[in-house]
Amino acid sequence: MKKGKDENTEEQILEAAKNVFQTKGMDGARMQEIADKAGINKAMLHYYYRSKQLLFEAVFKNVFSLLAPQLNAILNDDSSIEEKVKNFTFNYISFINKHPYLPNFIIQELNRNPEFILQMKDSKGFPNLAKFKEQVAREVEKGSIKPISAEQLFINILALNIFPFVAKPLIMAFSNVDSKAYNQLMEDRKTEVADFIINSIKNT
Amino acid sequence: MKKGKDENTEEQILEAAKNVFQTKGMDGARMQEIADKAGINKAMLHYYYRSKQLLFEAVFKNVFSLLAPQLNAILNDDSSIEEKVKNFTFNYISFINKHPYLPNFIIQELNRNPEFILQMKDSKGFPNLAKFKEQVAREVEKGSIKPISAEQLFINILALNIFPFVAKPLIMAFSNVDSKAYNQLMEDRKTEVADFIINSIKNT
DNA sequence: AATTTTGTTAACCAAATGGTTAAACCGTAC
DNA sequence: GTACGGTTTAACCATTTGGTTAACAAAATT
Repeated sequence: MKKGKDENTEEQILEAAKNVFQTKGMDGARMQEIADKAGINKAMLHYYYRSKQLLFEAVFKNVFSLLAPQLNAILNDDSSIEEKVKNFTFNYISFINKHPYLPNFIIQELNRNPEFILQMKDSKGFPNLAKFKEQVAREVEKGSIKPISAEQLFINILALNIFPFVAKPLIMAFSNVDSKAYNQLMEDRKTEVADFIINSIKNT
Repeated sequence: MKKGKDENTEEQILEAAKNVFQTKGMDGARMQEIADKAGINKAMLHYYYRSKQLLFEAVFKNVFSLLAPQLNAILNDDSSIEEKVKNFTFNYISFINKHPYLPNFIIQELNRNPEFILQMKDSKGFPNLAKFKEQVAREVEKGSIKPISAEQLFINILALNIFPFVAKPLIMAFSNVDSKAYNQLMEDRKTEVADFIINSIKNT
């Protein structure tokens, strides 16, 4: 058996599929384009993944598994909330630079088919608020941060970090900046967003 | 001429198209489905709008024209920044309840085709930061708010208000809440978000 | 009333698309 | 070397899809 080549083909398909699905979405993606990008015959896609739907699901799970650890960094780490906010905010931009299409892809496809995330909720490592909730309650009681629900704080952290990338075309148009200036804005946010959040919740 | 029916048909097509395009996106939308929803023959779509692309552009402009005034409320109104933040945050939820698919539609389609917004930038009423920039600079100098660039503040306001709706499936999964609890979270944000922002920027 | 213009439909068309199949290929074991 | 297994391809297929056409209906124009 040419085992080496086997796995290679399957991997090449997944890479090409990630590329195409993330930029075009499920509906906009074409099996032929994926095959071309992978440098193989279209029939191979079906040989390894059966159908477009199953190939898409393989891609989605793979991509989602990149995002989950990022979120767990803020939910399940042991550092203080202030530290978490600083670290997450700082790291997230580098992460996005490596995977620029990821957040929009996840959001777009989950809105197209919201039931899809249910399949993933069971899997180990799926982000979960339980521990974070306790921590927020503790720090609120201790008085180191102002009263806020863990849910709202988590939403705010995600919003301030993720939204600017998802809405890049809008922001560029409204702010009337070019790609370079936009990148500078994002670079500035590495520290500004954390300050913005901490300013808001820290007790003085 | 059956004028009444004319305009009615054209209007019915646009309504049906808004419905289908907003929920399915350009790639996922089907001309036949739009025709069915409008209760007319598929050929009429082409009679009135020539092609799928042109019908889509008509829809996009129409939808975008709903969003623009919302943003101008925060950019070009004469009230103080604090008032603007409170008003915008409070009003935006009601707006979204009326147009639940709007933010995701705009973001999704602009990411699919970022050049598309250029066509719209010229049109009158397109949101513009100029006035808001002056106001922020003035209030910073006056000392009523902490130093922050107008761009970053604007991004933060948009992010905190829009993101929770765009990422609804994600938030529901992570927070492990049902639709009812999610709606309650959003309802709470009507005031919480404004407080969060003002807490962060207000000088004490 | 006759004619022209506009609105509407059913039937049709060509291209694209996801998917299938049968044969060829090729490394390995016998 | 040849038979066997998984791998790969070219050709093919059925369906979907955006778009067109020709004929018809209803107003508007004369």
